[in-house]
This record gives sequence, C-alpha cells and structure tokens, in this order.
Amino acid sequence: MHQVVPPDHKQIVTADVVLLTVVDGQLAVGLIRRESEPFAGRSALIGGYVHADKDQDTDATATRVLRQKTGLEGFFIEQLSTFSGPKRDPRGWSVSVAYLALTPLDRLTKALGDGGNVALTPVDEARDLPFDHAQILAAAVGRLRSKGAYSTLPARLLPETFTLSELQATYQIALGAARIDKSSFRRKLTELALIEAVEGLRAETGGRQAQLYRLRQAISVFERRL
Amino acid sequence: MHQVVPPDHKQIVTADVVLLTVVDGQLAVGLIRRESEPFAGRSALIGGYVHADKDQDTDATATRVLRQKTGLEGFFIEQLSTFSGPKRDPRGWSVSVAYLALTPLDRLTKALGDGGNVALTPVDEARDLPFDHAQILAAAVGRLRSKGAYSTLPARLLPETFTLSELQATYQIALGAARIDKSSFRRKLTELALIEAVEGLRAETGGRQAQLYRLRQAISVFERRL
DNA sequence: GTAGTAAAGTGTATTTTGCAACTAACTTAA
DNA sequence: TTAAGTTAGTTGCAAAATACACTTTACTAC
Repeated sequence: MHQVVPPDHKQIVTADVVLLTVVDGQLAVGLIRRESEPFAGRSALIGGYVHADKDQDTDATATRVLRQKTGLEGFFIEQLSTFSGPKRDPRGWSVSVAYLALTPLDRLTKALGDGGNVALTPVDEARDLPFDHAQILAAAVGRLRSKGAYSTLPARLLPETFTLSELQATYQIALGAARIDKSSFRRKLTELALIEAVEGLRAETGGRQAQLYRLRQAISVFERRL
Repeated sequence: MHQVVPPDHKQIVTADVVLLTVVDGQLAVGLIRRESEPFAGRSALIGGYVHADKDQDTDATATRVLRQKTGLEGFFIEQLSTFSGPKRDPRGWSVSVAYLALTPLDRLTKALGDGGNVALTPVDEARDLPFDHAQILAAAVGRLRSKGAYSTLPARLLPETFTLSELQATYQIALGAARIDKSSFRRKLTELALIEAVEGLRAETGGRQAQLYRLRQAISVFERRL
C-alpha cells in the first residue's frame, strides 16, 4: 500500500493573485487589507489557502479566492510562478503559487461595488507589501511586459470589444513602451488574425467613429522566427 | 500572535525535474526507476519531497534532488510550472513544482557512471509515466521549443564551449525546427552579442576547423519588437 | 598537387517594419 | 452652412531585417 506521508513533509500552500488593471492610463494592482494575522491590517495581494476538499488544483484556488474577495467573474488568469521558503511567511515553510489576473477596470469597479476593502494602487506606488509580495508583483509586471510583446495578453485589460486605438494605448501601458507605430500595429494584428471586427462603431469624443473589434480565441501568441 | 496552521491546510509538496539532453540528435529525458510506493518500479521524472529543514526554497529542492539522484553538478535549471490536485498522487492532494533542467550529454553520462537507475529516453518514446508526469514532460518540451526561439536556452544542451555548427544543430533539435538559415543564425547570435569567441578551434572530421564560442552570461533573451 | 569536406563570408532578392503624409468621418461653433 | 478641430483609418515609400544561393577559406586524405 501507499506510504503514509509524515506531517513534516507537508507544507502550507496558498495561491496569491496579482490582479492588474488600468487606472488613469497606469497599471494598477488590486491590494486587499488583511483581516487576520500575520500582517493583519496591511495591504497585500489577494490570496488564500488551498482548500483540499473543494479545490481541484491551485488554479481553482486562485479563481475561487479572487471571486470571493472581489466578486469579479470571467476574468483572465494564468499561473505565474511559485514562491517558497522558510522565511517568506512567519508561520513557517510555505509555498505560494502566484497567478496573474487581468481585468478591464469597469468590470472590476462594478464587481467591487461601493465599499470593498480592495484598493487599486499604481504598481510603482505599491510599497511595503508583506511576505514576498513585492517580488511576486514584480514578477507579474515583468510577465505582462515581456509576454505582452508577442501575445494578446494586454487585450485582457480591455472589455470584450474595443477599438484599435484603445488596444494600442493599452499595449503601450502594458509594455511600458514609448510608442508603437499605428500602421505596423494594425497590420500585425489583422494579418495574424488575432482580432476580428464586430458589428458596431464607437464615438469616444469628437472625431470619426471607430470600428469595434474582439479577440479571436484560437490564437494568442505571435509566431517568432529565429 | 500568529495563528496556528491547521493540518488540513498543509499539503504534500514535491519538486519534479524534467532533465533534458540530446542523445543521437534527439531530445531525451532522464527518467528514474522509482524505489518506493506509489508506482514503485515504474520510470518517472526525477523528484522528491521538499525538506523544510534544509531547503531554502523549491529551487533548492530541485537542485538537491537532481544532484543526489544523478550525481550531476553545474547544470542549468529553471522553474517551469506548478501542478497540483487531489488525484495526481494517490497519497492525496499534492503540489509538484516542476523544473526544467538542461545538460550536455557527456557531462551527464560521466556523472551517472556505469550503473545508474537513470535512463535516457527520447521524449516521444516516454510513455506510461506515473502521476501527471506525461503532462509535466510535455510542458517542459513546450517551454524549450517556445522559449528556445528567443533565448539561449538550447545552448545549455551543449558543453561550455561549442562551435556555431554544433549550436545551430542543437537549436534545430531543441526547436524541432525544419532548418535554420546559417547566415541569419550567425548574424543574430553575434550582433546581439549572445556568444563570444574563445581561444581555440576544433576539427570534428575533415574540413576547416571551427571557431569555438561560449555564451556571454549577461544576456539570455532576445529583444522583440511588436 | 587534387579531390573532398566543413566553416565562414558575400551579394542580392524578398519581406518586414517605421515613418510621414493623406483621406475619411464626425463634432462644435461662429 | 461652412470652417476648424479631432480621431480613425489608409497609403506610399524608405530603411532595415531576413532568406537564399553562391564563393572563399582552411583543413584532411590520397
């Protein structure tokens, strides 16, 4: 039969979610005020224990925790990296499976309602985070920046339909890039068929109305030749 | 004070290493015959429990386990992804932090010595792996293929010094790519200063002797413009 | 020497990208 | 109702990057 696993071979396992969105043209992270020890009262990433009885895996933990603590539904989430060690949590040797979640701001504010103990903080103003959350946040922003350059990741910061100008602006924010050429950007997105036009136009302010687009689900990463 | 963590909030945590190398022009994975239950006698990835008393983090676990089970030293290793769930291990809800390790074949065979319960199996012949190790292996090969196209990852399958022909052949194997253009390949590697020439030439068979190169440590990922 | 072989370099056609100007569609207000 | 302002979307071309074929270099074996 199977060996019994001794208790000292078991570790605290949590999922921590870096929820990113765009506020006033800046990347912002959703931080939550911790209710319990350790670090009660401090702002931290949105996280929680794995519940072995109900979570199918840590992805489910992350999704559940994010839902429960923000009310958000239908967000984009992907696994980032795993952080571990004896010192990162004062309760002892622990493992945190970190996730990157992206959402359009309007959806998030709607989900949070009025009160809410979730604060949206510009990523470069999020200081004094407990545990190793500063490191996890840095990894999340790094992932968005690097993977954003060859995938449709930044589009997840926008509602399901968007204009090409909105998309380009979002890429620029997500990548921290100076400025992307308009025609190159459009050519690439349409040639690779990453997006498709949908019925409808939108007038933001004055000026010509813009065609609406949405992501095509099939492809999300650009090809790259060596 | 800190809350006590209830035992049902603790999980089995292991590190599993996908050790890849090139054997006869093919990617091969190092599989080890399991000594103990579950799945005793079966070939599996190289893995082991986190030892909270000696491991600084799961990276240390992976490095230690790979060293202990193969004798290998100075390999390349990076975190891949984390796999978890109630069913993947019959002992119960478990977490496996998976790692990708790369090594040149000669170093590995030297480390393994004569006996050794580590077998090198071509990646597409590795079937019937226990746990979710097939999935982990697929993720590792996928990472090498995708990240290899814009990084020096495949070079880790070669000894410290190598010729450009060897490097190109290794990229082709790692990427599973049809054929890379020689002049483009050389231009890119030298222009981006990913490699540097070292003293010495090598004659493999007949023909002109090839210049030896090594990786420049600083840069390992190519730039990418949108 | 001559043939064979692999490394390394060169020239050029082709493709991709960057830039800037231009046209289109709409709003506002004199 | 017309002119000015604003944003969307397109086009043409220069510049840069890449792919492909071919040439030269350096070595071995006969």
